[in-house]
Amino acid sequence: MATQQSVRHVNAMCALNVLFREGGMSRADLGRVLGLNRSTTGSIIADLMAERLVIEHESHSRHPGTARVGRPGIVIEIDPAGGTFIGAELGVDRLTVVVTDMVCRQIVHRSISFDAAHRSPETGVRRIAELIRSAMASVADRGPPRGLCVVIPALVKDGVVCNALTMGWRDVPLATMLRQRVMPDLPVMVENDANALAIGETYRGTSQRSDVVAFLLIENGVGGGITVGGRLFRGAFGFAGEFGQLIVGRGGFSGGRQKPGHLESYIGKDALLAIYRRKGGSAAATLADLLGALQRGDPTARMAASIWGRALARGLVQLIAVLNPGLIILGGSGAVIFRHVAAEVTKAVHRELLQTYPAPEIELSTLGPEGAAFGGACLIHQQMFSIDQSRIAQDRPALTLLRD
Amino acid sequence: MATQQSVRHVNAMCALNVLFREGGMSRADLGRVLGLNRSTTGSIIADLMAERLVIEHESHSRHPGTARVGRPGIVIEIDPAGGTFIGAELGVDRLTVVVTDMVCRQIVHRSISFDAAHRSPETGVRRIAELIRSAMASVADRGPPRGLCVVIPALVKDGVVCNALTMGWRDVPLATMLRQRVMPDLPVMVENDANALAIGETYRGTSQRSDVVAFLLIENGVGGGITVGGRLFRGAFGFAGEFGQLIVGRGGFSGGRQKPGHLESYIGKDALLAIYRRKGGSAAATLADLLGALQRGDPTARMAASIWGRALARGLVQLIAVLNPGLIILGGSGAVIFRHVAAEVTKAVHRELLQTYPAPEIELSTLGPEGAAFGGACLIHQQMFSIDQSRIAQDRPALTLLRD
DNA sequence: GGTATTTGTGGTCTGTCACAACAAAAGGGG
DNA sequence: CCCCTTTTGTTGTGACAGACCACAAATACC
Repeated sequence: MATQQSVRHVNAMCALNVLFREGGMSRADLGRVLGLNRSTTGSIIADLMAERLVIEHESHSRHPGTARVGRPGIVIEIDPAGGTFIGAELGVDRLTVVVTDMVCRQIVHRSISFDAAHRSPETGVRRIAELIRSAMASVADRGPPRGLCVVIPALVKDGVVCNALTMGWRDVPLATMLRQRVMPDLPVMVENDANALAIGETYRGTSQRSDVVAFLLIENGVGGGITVGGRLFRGAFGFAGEFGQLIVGRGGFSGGRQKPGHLESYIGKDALLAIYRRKGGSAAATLADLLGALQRGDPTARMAASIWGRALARGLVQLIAVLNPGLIILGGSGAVIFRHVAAEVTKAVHRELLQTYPAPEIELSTLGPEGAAFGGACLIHQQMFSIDQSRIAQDRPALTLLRD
Repeated sequence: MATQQSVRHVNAMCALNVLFREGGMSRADLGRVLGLNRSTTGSIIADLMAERLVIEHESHSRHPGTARVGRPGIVIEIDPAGGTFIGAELGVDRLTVVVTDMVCRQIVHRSISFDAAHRSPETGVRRIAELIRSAMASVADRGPPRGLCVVIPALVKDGVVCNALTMGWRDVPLATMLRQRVMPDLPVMVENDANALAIGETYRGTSQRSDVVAFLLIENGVGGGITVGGRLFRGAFGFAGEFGQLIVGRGGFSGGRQKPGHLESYIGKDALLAIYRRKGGSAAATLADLLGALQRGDPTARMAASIWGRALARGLVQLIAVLNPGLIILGGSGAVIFRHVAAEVTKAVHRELLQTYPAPEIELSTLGPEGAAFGGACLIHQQMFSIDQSRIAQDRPALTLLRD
């Protein structure tokens, strides 16, 4: 059910979002953007200031270019020191923690190596909790921590790691374990790494460019995430966007670890190097070696990249036919090859689609190696800055049951 | 921006939905379901009655089983004669019109043959407008028409038919043409046939069973629709769910009309019969012949169905990996074969997915040949019974642009 | 310095929901 | 049959939030 409080909640969240997107502005400007009265806007701002979410900008000097006649307004902005968001990645070979401030700028980044495959979940939780506590201590002056999101390369549901293939963990209640070890009342969530990266990308502005964005994460395994209107699309059970399972052929290159035919056994990092070796590349070649060879114009490397690109294109066509995204972002350490075959891949994708079908743009991710942890922090940020649907209409069961 | 009127709108729509789903009930019961006060509920009902959307049930006699102590309530229900919804299908070989009442029961169904491929769009519009007007006239006592949705097997965007491959129409502004010919102020929308069928299925209760449902339409071509929370998922450009474009191999069976490798050239009706012929079936065999042979246990027919099923399974795996639906509905005249290979298909799908990955249920559509037109009517109904997001927060651009 | 313009704030009005009170309409027990 | 209990629908009052108006304050422009 909706009440007057729902109205206030919606308008407060809209105000926060406008301030986050547009930066600081006066109450009057904000009111105009929101379509609300000046006095109402003032009341909303008073509430938000009480929650330490926004603050009056100290210096009244505004930019010279924006000089206007009349009494100048007091610039209101998101309080950068109003709190912090913590993202942590429990990766296959390292632990990473990123802390962002209220406007989602990264203010701390720590990373240590950690061999998850040969360690117990308990050890992992202990080590990452230590890292989180130390990072939090170093930014205590930036306001209270507002939430923690732990990101892991695994199928995740309701805070429980169902199946982390790459590290052999199953049914680990990560959220509960971390809640106890970090801070009693801190909201904790657990998320799949590709999903977190997808959200991290939306905070780079991708969702401004297209309503539906697909993110493809290429490491040894291949995962993915889908955002719709800047929010994660999770599917019926929370596992949408598992692009590694797309079928692109009958075999693959990555030995026995992955299912034959699956996209990840064609374009994962292992697979890429296997292609290179099969075409005559050195048996000890690394990804860096292959990249170097590509830059030199080495024909063997080019051929390997071409084969990789063809498989990628086949996978992309599948997800395009289903989702019709406006933008596809490629991320993960295996994605760099795309730079060398972008034209071929784009062409192959167009060839397979119907003539009038709108093909998406395909781009490389701009997030660094700490992108997943950053995306985790963004997820908490998004939650805090979003309209809580349960405060508007608790049950929204899509009506639509036909009676006889 | 949200105002008090937004609150009323949300609560009024919630009330309508509860009445639609649960049938009639007293104001007091409705208030309990909605979590609203009795007096508030009464006020909302008064508004809805003024709009002719709901009505007090005439007979005060309630069902004997539901007898309760205390003053009996007056049963409030959706007014069945409060208006009609019109769905029309402009198919390849026939025109169909379905009119439903306020609770989405089909009250009229008319169909005439029409060879769209050899007729101009103008003729098609004229003929279907006649059919619509005559159907409307026959149900004038059921209340005013509330909207019209025309459904067509084509890529549709903003009321314009971009590309109707099967009838050779391109860039036809169908909505505008119909608005002029049917009724001046009637809301008119145009929708893809598979999308309409998907919504028709949600009105059979599918969205109650799973939040994400994929609908696969199998005629000569193969299309599809996706519903999320009972509403259509359209993708960035409105063309999501074009499952016919999924790649499942390198060739196909359906001659040159469709792209090689695409799902529709493997499992479309033409393709199915081509498989049957190639395996030794009669050159003149129809779908009915093949079905008969299957029922007799004819091994040639079984083999053809098996091949068809394998291609279908490959396509389903693709969309499952992307969407993670909880339910897949197969519809269209080509879908009937599924009944004979259901077990094989399910098994093949499970084999290709990761072990812990939740596979969806796969079922046949229960909608008849007028299903698409019915779905069109449901779309209008859904629009009328839905919360209008623009009345809560006009701009919801997913916040999320990271400033530097 | 005076005027025009804009801002922030306080007061009042209106729409919506919550709550309390009450008459009306039923069942149940004596 | 009468009275008590329970439930319903309606009405009146208060709380909350946004709209509108008025006013002091602060600036630009002449």
